[in-house]
Amino acid sequence: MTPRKAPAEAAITERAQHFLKVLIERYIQDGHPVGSRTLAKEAGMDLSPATIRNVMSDLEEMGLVASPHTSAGRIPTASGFRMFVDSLLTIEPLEEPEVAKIRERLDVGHDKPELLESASQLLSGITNMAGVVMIPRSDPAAFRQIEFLRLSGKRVLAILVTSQGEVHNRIIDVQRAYSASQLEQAANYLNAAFAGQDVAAVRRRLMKEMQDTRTRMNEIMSKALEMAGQVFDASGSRDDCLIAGQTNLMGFDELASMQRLRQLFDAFTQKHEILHLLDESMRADGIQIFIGEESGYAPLDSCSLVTAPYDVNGKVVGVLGVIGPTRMAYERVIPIVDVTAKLLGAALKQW
Amino acid sequence: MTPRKAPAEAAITERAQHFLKVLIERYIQDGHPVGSRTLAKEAGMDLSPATIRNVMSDLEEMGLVASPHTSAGRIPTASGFRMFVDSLLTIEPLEEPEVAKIRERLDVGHDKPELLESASQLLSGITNMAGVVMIPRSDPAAFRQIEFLRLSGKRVLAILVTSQGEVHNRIIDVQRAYSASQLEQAANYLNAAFAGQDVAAVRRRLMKEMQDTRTRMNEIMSKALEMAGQVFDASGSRDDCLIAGQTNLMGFDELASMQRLRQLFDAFTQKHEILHLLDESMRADGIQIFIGEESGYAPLDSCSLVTAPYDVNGKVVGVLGVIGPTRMAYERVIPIVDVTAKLLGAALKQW
DNA sequence: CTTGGCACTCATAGTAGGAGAGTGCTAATA
DNA sequence: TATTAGCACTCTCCTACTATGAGTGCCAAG
Repeated sequence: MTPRKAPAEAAITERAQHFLKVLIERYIQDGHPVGSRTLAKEAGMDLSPATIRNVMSDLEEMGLVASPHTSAGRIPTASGFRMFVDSLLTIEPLEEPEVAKIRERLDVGHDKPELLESASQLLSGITNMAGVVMIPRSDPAAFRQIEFLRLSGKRVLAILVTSQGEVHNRIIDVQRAYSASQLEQAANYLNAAFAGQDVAAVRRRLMKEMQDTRTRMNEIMSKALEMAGQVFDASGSRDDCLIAGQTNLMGFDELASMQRLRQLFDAFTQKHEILHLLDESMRADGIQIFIGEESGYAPLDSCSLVTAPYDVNGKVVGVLGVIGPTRMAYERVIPIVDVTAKLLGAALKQW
Repeated sequence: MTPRKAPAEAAITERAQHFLKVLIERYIQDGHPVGSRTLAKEAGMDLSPATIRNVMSDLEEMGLVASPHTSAGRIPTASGFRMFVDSLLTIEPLEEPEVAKIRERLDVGHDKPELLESASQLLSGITNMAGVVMIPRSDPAAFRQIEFLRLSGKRVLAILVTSQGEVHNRIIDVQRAYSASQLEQAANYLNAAFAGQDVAAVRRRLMKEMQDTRTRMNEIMSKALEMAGQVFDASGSRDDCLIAGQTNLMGFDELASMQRLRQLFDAFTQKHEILHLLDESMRADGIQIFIGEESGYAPLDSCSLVTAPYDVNGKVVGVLGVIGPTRMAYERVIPIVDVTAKLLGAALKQW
């Protein structure tokens, strides 16, 4: 669960950990650096600020907290947060009414993409941050049915249905004009011969057969095959994700600089790197958290990303999560992401 | 071309107009209020600042310029800009190399949506503002072909092809299980009977026929019909638009306030109101410009929107445009939008 | 009608001072 | 040895004050 280990350093005392915890909780609450005075009161144990200061000094040496300047309190570093979420955080599962609310808002889906969209909006709405849902990669789908339709002149519309019932279509430019019956013949042939087969297999067999018998339909078939290849390659790798509530992030003043913000939003529209992160966290099983620079992706430097994979019938098909400022209420966000992932998985079963 | 008329007021002298023009040009250049001193130098005519001040006073009275505070120069108001674009602006058409560049970047499109996307990116890239393209509403399309595909149990996948070669598909839940041949039969019937007809006509006729003859396929047909209805209704009214380069707007300091910016970006994700504006400007023929509050839509208060409808074979099918700060280089943006609209229309012919 | 002159108004930048918060260090304490 | 009180010190932040400069409006003279 830890992408990067915290530097080993001198062992950290139980007490120091406790202070770190309290400090972070306080910092998460109101975003200001926390001083020894405040911490002394907050921490419960009856210790003077001076003692706290000593401990803080240790924590700073370990790289878990830092001070913005001499006379501000301490703020947690990324490693500080790391330790916090890894071993200090106590998350209690969501209350049933809350779970119910999520389930309810997820059940309205009329459509697979609609469902995913609503999931990402749900995440963003409930956390007041940005929600992100990666579109499930369908399995290496099998060929099911193909249909050709003559458009104007030498253009043919190919409609391909996969075993999952997804429909893809593409316009094919062909060398010569085919008649409707010729096209039907080609489709019939393909449908009869290859239905239910893996696309790679179809491709192999068709290649061979075309060499052997020089089928009359050569051209159109090879184009169709090409299309099928693209479609399946695409549905395998053309990952995409839905991001919602991005504007929520404009409310946090740690992200208030235009420069940062612009980078962040550019990242959202490009999606590319975000996808990469999501993809990465699909391999892990369970909640993943990227804190600040840990993501290794500059625009997310002062953000954290909490993700959870979601599975349909035991098979992980995608990831969802929440993007917000490093200073986010992890103990709230984590169970929300967790539950949403489970519920989305369940809701996806019907498609 | 003028949504709101400038208040009539006292007639404006030739000279005053000239000053207004120079002032606005200057203001567009560097965004600072323009003082009488600067204007005196810039304007060419040999007049002292004091004279200019008198003129400015008149312009202010007419509501064409305003002063942010006592000792700043003047900035143009929305009405000022209005007069500027309506009668003061001299736009010379784009140079051929520039046109060529646009054409080139538009020609790569592989796909209709891809083409539209590239158009909006083109607009944003070339102007450094936000580009927006409204997706063309297809004509009241005709029915062409339908195909039913049995999925698990009582679910049927209906695939509908319109006369334009668009493919729509939807899963239909039916009351009882139909066999593949039953489905085929239904499809054959529909295809044979209704191909090429307007969907409204199909619906009417089918309704009647179903009452008369109690076709066995009643259920599935009516559902298919329902779907077709939805599809056609949708493609008629489910307008959508593509917005690109939104983050460009973060660079302008007149939009730098988080509040404004957030409103603006929310507007972009909701699209709703933007669409309404675009729709409005589709009715007009030719370039439309909404300046500042003229749009009547708060988030766009300090923005301007320059739009042009684009047509395919003489029929207007959509609108595209650019959104930027009120202080934009209209004389550059207008021809760009104009040309892009023409080229997009041309490029769309092939689909 | 145009112009120079002049008093006036503001935003902006810079400076200075004080308050408040928090620190590190040291020496005393339990 | 761990804790604490005390103290000097360092920052940030806020306020008040003061130019400075740009630009205006108005008036009276050309």
